[in-house]
This record gives sequence, structure tokens and C-alpha cells, in this order.
Amino acid sequence: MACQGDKLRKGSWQEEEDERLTASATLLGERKWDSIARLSGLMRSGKSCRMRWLNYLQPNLKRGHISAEEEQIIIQFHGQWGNKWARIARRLPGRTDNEIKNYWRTHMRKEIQTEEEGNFQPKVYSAKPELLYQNGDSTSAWKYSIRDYNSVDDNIGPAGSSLEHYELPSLTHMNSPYETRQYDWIPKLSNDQSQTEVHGEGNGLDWCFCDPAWNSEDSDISTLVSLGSLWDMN
DNA sequence: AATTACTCCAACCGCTATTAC
DNA sequence: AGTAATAGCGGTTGGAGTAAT
Repeated sequence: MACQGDKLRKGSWQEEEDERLTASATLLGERKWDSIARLSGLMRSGKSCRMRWLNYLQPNLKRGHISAEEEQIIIQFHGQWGNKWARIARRLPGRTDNEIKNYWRTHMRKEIQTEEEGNFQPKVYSAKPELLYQNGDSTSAWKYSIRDYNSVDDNIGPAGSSLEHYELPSLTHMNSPYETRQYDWIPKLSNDQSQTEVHGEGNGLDWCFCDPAWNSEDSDISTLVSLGSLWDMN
């Protein structure tokens, strides 16, 4: 039992600590982290327990690499909101803000840096849908296309291809299974689907759904869960 | 084989916002 | 309304693993 004066542990978590924390959080609920830290007997701060649970132990966390679809969503929302990692994470079930933040720093920032080191050209993410998602390695397919079509002046793409902007129904990110699910549930959030509006340039990355009666930011996640789907990633 | 450079990600820190009293 | 405790967020750091030399 941690008492006052005991030194709190820091650094990597041991398996036994994970087990204790999981048991305690399951039993006591995902609140009152200081109490959980105390009652579990872990020599950790509540803050540390919360962080470990949220980023590593809680159920429903997805493991493995960020998929092409997820990467696209990250880019899209980062463009809209900037470094609002937690907010972006809410759009990616199973991913944590920490994970997304790390991913952005290691993968995306590198690309931005490269651009800033001389070859900067404003990107117009107008990719051809059939290239953005195809059978096989969707990651490389997406990366290939997003780079090859990244600006109007960039002629790396297949010979004779012309750049186009696509209207919503053929948006590239709606072609993935992941986004298809998004597309499925968004209209369901409105009782009157005719009220659902689509805003944006239709260039694939700068758009939004707006329902006058629904504020996505404030809506309860259980609403989304009950609709089926996004959490069902397997 | 040894060393160095680089990448990735878990974990920490400081600050702000929210909640409870 | 004021204050303390707690939760949440975003930035940063440190270390393990891997690649390059």
C-alpha cells in the first residue's frame, strides 16, 4: 500500500503492475485515478495510472500500424483542427491521442520538413479514387497516389492523367471499408436525412457533414456505438 | 563486430478545464 | 463564489530497437 512519504514509481510498467491496474480499473471504474492508485497498492500516481490505462491497457485499443485510411483521416482532421490530438483520436476508434501525436511527429512531420527544405509546393490532395484504395497494399497505394497527385504542377502521375476534383459521392476516403462505415452512420444521426448538409470543396480533405440538429463534438459516443460499426474493426 | 545515427513510442511534465465541496 | 482535487490535453523526453557505416 502506498503511503505518504513512500516514493512513487516512475518509468516503464511491469506486467504485474499492469495486471493490478487492470483489475482495479475494472473493479472501480475509469475514474478517481488517485483512489485507484492508492487502493491497488501501486506505487504510482493517479495520473500515471490513468495514462497507462488510456494508452495501453483499456480494452478496444487497436494495435498495429496506422492504416492508410486512418492516416488519411488524421491528415484531414489535422488540417481542420491542428494539433488537437484528443479530438482527432475521437474520430479513430481504438487509437489514442498519444498514438496519433506520435504518428504525426514521426511520419507526417518528416514530409512537411522535406517540403520546407526547398521543394515546397502547396498540396492539393486530389487523388484518383481507384488509386487511393485498391486491393493489396492499400497503404502503399494511398501513399503513391497522394504524392503523385499532390499538386497541379506535379506531373509525376501516370502519363496522360488529368487532375480532377471529385464530388462527395466519389470521395476517395469514402471508398475504404472504414470510411464506408462512417458514411453509413453519419446520415443516421439525423432523423431527417434531407437536413444533412455537406460542406467543403470536395477535394477529398476539406469537407464536413453538418446536421442542424446534431453537434458531433458534443454527441455521446454511445450514440455512435449503438449505431453499430465503427468500433467493430475486426 | 563495434560504433554511431536514427526511428519509434511509452511515459512524463506542466498547464488548463472541469468537478466537487 | 471560491478553492481544492481531479481529469484531460498537448508538448517533450528518454530509452529500446534497428539501420547504417
